[in-house]
Amino acid sequence: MYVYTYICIVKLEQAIQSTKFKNEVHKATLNVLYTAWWLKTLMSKELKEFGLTHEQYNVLRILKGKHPEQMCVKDIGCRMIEKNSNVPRIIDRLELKKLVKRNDSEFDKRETVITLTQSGIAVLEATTHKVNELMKDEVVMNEKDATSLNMLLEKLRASE
Amino acid sequence: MYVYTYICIVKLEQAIQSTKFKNEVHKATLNVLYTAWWLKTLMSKELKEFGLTHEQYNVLRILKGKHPEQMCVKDIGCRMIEKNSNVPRIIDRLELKKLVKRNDSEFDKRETVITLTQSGIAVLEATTHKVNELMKDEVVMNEKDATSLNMLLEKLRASE
DNA sequence: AACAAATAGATGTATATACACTTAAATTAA
DNA sequence: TTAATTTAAGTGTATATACATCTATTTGTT
Repeated sequence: MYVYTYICIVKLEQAIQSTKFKNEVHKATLNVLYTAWWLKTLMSKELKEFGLTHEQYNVLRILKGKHPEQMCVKDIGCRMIEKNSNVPRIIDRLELKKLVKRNDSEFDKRETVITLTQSGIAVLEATTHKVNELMKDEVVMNEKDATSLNMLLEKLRASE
Repeated sequence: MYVYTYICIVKLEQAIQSTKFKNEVHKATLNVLYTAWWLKTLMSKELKEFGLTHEQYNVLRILKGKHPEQMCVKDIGCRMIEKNSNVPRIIDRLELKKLVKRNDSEFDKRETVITLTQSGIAVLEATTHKVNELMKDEVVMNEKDATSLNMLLEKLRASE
């Protein structure tokens, strides 16, 4: 009996139906953009089950990092992956769903401080569990390769 | 006389002010998402000068790839980096700016075929020139590293 | 040929991004 | 201490994403 193992690496060429890259660096930039889209889409599929968007989930995770401490809107913004996210509006949706709570800051009256609710913690934990399972299945990568990838990405952004 | 060369690699930890990564693979996924945002933001700065968004530019480049052939909306969509892009609406804005032209397909009346206008070609060429210059300055990466990066990203998406 | 299913594009809605602007409060300078 | 500047959050607008639905064709099946 023979067992055939097909290891199908989907190349960027197939994904965006193009073969005209100026050079490997050009291809790499498109590859990063495409992979980011791929990751977001993958995660969103799981998040949708919990009525969360990718960005709402990101805010919840940031709040969890400091919980039970409160965080002001600005500090949440600084930790967002996409720096132009409009945090007050993402908070709006989370507050409507009773996953976070807004309070005026006593320390600085310009600030609004945000806390996770019990419900927010519960939803976040359940979601994180499912997302981690998904990632384990779909993102097939060993620690050594991941370390190389991290190094290369940080090298690419060297001019930052 | 001493010359100090500071090579500052901005780590993800600084960018999103977090050090709590489950493992290198987890960090790599966040790193891909952050780098994609970084690249988009960088490019958008240049594109804004030409009144184009990242996605509008992407559509123009795709059309250029086949020019002077026409392309239908669906074929443009297949080549987009972000597959959920709403191509008809991106075409709407490009059409308003007279950079592309819509025509009914003779071959299949359900299809709309799109062509670059002379103005579209001119704008695209000027933009591409500026964007390439910018990339050369900001994305500091040699071909060998870029090849490794491409390999790793495709490995990461292996389950696709 | 007639009808069912599939496909292409357009359109509607909720959410997000990108960015400018407003308001209130805090900080700094005169 | 008042006035100017800066900062935090919220709000407005255009564009985009994600996804569902609608309409007009085309294709496939009987």
